[in-house]
Amino acid sequence: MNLKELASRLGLSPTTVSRALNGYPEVNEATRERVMAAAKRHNYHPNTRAIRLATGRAMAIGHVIPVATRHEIVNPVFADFIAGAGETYSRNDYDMVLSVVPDEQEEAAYRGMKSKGNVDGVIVHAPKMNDARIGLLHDIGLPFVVHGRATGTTLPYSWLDVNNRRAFQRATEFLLDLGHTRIALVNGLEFMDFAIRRRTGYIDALSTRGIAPEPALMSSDEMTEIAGHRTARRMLALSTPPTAFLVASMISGMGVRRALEEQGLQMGRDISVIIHDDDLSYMKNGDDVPIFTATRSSVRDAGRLAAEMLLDMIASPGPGPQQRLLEAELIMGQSTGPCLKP
Amino acid sequence: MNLKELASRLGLSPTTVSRALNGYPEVNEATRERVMAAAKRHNYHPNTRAIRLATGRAMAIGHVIPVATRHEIVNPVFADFIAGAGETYSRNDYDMVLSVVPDEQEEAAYRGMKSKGNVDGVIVHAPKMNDARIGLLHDIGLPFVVHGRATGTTLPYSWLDVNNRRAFQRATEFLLDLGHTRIALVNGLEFMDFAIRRRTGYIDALSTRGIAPEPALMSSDEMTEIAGHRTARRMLALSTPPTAFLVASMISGMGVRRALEEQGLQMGRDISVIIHDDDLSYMKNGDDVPIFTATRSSVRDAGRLAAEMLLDMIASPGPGPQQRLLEAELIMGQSTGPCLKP
DNA sequence: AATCGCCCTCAAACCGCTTTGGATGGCTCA
DNA sequence: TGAGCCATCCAAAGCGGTTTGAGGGCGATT
Repeated sequence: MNLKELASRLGLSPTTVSRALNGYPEVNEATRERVMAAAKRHNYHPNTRAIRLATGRAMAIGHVIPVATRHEIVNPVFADFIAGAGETYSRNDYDMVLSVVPDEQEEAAYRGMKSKGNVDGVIVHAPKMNDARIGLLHDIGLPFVVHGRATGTTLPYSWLDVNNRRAFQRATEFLLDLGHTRIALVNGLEFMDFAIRRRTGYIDALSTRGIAPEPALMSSDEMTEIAGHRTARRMLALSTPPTAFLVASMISGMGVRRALEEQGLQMGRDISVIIHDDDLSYMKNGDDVPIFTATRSSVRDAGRLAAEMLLDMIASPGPGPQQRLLEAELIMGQSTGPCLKP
Repeated sequence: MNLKELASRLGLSPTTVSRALNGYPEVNEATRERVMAAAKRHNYHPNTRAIRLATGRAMAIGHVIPVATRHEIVNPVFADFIAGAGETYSRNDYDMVLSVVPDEQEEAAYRGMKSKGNVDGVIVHAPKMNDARIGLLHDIGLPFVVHGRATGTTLPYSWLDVNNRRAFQRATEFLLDLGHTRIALVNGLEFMDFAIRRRTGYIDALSTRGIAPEPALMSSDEMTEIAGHRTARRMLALSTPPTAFLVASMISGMGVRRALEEQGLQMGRDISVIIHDDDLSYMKNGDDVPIFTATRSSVRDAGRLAAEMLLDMIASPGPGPQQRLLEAELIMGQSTGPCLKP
């Protein structure tokens, strides 16, 4: 069942039927209802391929996922971000197209999307310092929103980010207020922009209280259970080990906890831990009472909002770049307590 | 730069240029090279939207992700499956379109994909018993491959699955061989087909050795850290607690481990644990030495293979449904040891 | 009664590609 | 020499919608 056939059954022209269905004003209200009814009765859905060609719009948003042989950075939070963004797309009749490419082909993937015209815009994930993708997308003229920010980029661009610096600053202050001074930072990889900002927040808080950051207490690694465990284990073996840990993710945090338990240390009593909680649906930080004290910000909400921002930009390309900074909340769990050591 | 313009620059007709680029035989080899060179020089990429309309093929595969308000089942393994499938699609110039919909709209989503024609086929995730989606897709005539199987379905259909029954049977036998008789099963939700099969394997192994399965040692819940912890904690409180745990996933396993450590039990020495390891890239079971003894099967490979199967079916729709059963390997970690209790 | 204007509808062009069904010309072969 | 045959290329008709520009019908105005 296509437009032409539906039109002929109704004794109308395709033009009128098309207009009736798309809510154009120049069609009689009675006619419109007749058309609508017939469309429903015959289960007519316009062919997406034809609409796309005719309108020149892809009605789809692209997400490029570079799959590295070495690091696997996006994965854990990625699923939830996608779920959030996907909800927005569905509500707006957009498709979400994922492109999984080897990371050295990432640039080609963006160029391809532009020239093949299968998306109207893209979301950029996991920005690094001086991220080359921003300049690239700017040049080829593909609308985009960055999830995060890219320090060092001078071009204006649209982004949605969590205030990572502030979150880690507050968390550090909270630990300082509990009397901790030897606070370890178990950070993500520091070529990732968010990791740099978190580190800055941590250092700022320490400096304000006149505490010099200690390199032995600062680490940067992948945010996996294994790496978290390895790092915490190493730091606990120091001659004067930390009394508190500030950890980049729920998953790293589980590794840290394992290392603590191996040493017979109980979180919240013997040692304090604060993690960053992306509020992942499959990795909840406790049921009612949070396990970890945490800086929390839902990455799923971020997905929803970033997608809305992008669709908005596509719908009305007028105004310049949009930006939005979300604040993480500091939630109290059972993993923090006053410092016992003098 | 489009086909017509490229053709006119070359002094050829669009027909010839199209044929030259698509490798048809009725064009002079010299002409073809000239066309190819010009295409590259002008950075010509055919417009996807036009190709799709003209050929009637979407060159895209759909994945419907139902987002439930209650359970969040697919998420953890989903990201890796998608990454695997995505690699296959990229290699074959297919797009992957994800559709995130409230689970009560799942049927509508499949129907929409068919009638809107934006995909050539779909992958069905997380089949349940008597899964209604199989009949539905069969009826509307959209090619599909199921990741897993659906017990109770009589229609023939294509699937790719891990031999879950056998994996859990072997794991149970392994524990029995170590002298364990009180083996706990920490299963996934048992309306999921794979969970039923795992349970069957577990029970079969016990029965063969003349051991009656004990309801108090069998649980079924979401595969989260929280749920794993809760279940293990409950079972450890039994008057005669289990000496071994068979756990449905890496994440549940981490919850189980937490419960064990709370009781001061050390895995591999005081108590044995076997998990199922989907070989998730962000949740590795140890670096070189596996932490957990595990039944392992890469869900990423499964994604790759399922996608290949589907593309193959679309390319040559002749033969009937394809099926493929992968075997999980039993890998030795540090979490199992001989039973100490009499 | 003629004119104007408004409401509604339609024919046809267009989006950019594929594909069918010729057309052209040179070459072989009887 | 002329028929037949390839090899090569092209014009035009789709694919299934949207959109432009024009026109018919009819009540209101003069």
